[in-house]
Amino acid sequence: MPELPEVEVTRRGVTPYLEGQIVTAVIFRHSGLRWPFPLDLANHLIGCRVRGTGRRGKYLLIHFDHGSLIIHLGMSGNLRILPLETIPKKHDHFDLVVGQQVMRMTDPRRFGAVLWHDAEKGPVEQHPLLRGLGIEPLEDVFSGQILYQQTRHRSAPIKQVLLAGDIVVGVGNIYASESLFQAGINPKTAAHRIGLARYDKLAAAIREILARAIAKGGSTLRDFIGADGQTGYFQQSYFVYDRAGQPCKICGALIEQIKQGQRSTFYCKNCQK
DNA sequence: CACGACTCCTGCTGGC
DNA sequence: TGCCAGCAGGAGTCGT
Repeated sequence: MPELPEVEVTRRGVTPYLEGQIVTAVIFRHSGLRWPFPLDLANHLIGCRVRGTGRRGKYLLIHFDHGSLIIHLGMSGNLRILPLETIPKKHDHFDLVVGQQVMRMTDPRRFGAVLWHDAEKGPVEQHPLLRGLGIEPLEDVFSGQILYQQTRHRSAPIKQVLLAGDIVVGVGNIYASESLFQAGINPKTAAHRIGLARYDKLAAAIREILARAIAKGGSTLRDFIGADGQTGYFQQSYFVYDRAGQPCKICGALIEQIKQGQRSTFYCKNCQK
C-alpha cells in the first residue's frame, strides 16, 4: 500500500501509541519478509523506551536511544495498533508490544522489511538502504532546480527517473503518473531533455499531490488501512492512473496505458507533451 | 555511473 | 460457474 503519503499517514497514526512507551514484547511469526527478521530483536528492545518516530522516503523509523527500527511496508504491508488480546491472522508477521497495545505488521506479499540499525554504527540515515536515497519532496530544499541539475546526465524516461528514488524519494507508480500529468510532461521524455521551467512545474506538482494525499489521510489508495484500522473511503480522484481508455478529465482525449520498466504508466497524449 | 531486466510473494480480476 | 494467466501501490541486485 505504500507511496510516501500512506507511509507518512501510518507513521502519524502509530506515533501517539509508541512515543514514550516501553517495549514489553517482540513477536515474529515468520522467518522474514524481503530479508530475514532480526530474530534477536527482543534482546535489543524489551524494556527500552521509544523516543520517537521518523520517515525517510518510504522507510518508517522507530527511534530508541541505542538504535532504530527500520520498517518498510513493501507493496502490501500495513501497521495497525490493536488491543493486546487480538488474535493474529494469516499474514500478521510482526508484533511490537508497547503498554496495553500491540503494533502489528501485516504483509501478504512479504515485500516489506523489518531491520534493526544499531546507533554504534552511526546515524540511521547512514544505513546502506537509506544512504543513497534522494531528497525528501516535502522539504523546502526540494525544487525544480534540484530536479534540473540532477538530471543532466540521465537519459532514461522521466517517469523511471522519478521512480528510481535516487533524486527524489517517495514518488511511487501512482503519483509519478499523476504528477507528470499535472505538470503536462510526457512520461516518455528523456529526463535530460526537460528544461528548468518544466521541472519547476513538476516539483510543484509532486509537492502538491503528495501533500494533498497526506491531508486526505492516505485514502486515495483502494485498500489502504490506517493504523486505527479504518479502511478510508476510496475516492476516484486520479486524473490518469488506472483510467486507460477513459476520457481525460481536462481535454476528453482517451487516457493511454503503456509499460515502462515493467510498470504501467498512464498519461494523456494531448495534455502531456 | 547509468540503465534495464529480473526477482521476491500472495491475492484478485478479467477473459475465456 | 470455474480456471488460470496476468497483473498489482516497491526496490535491491546484477549484467551490460
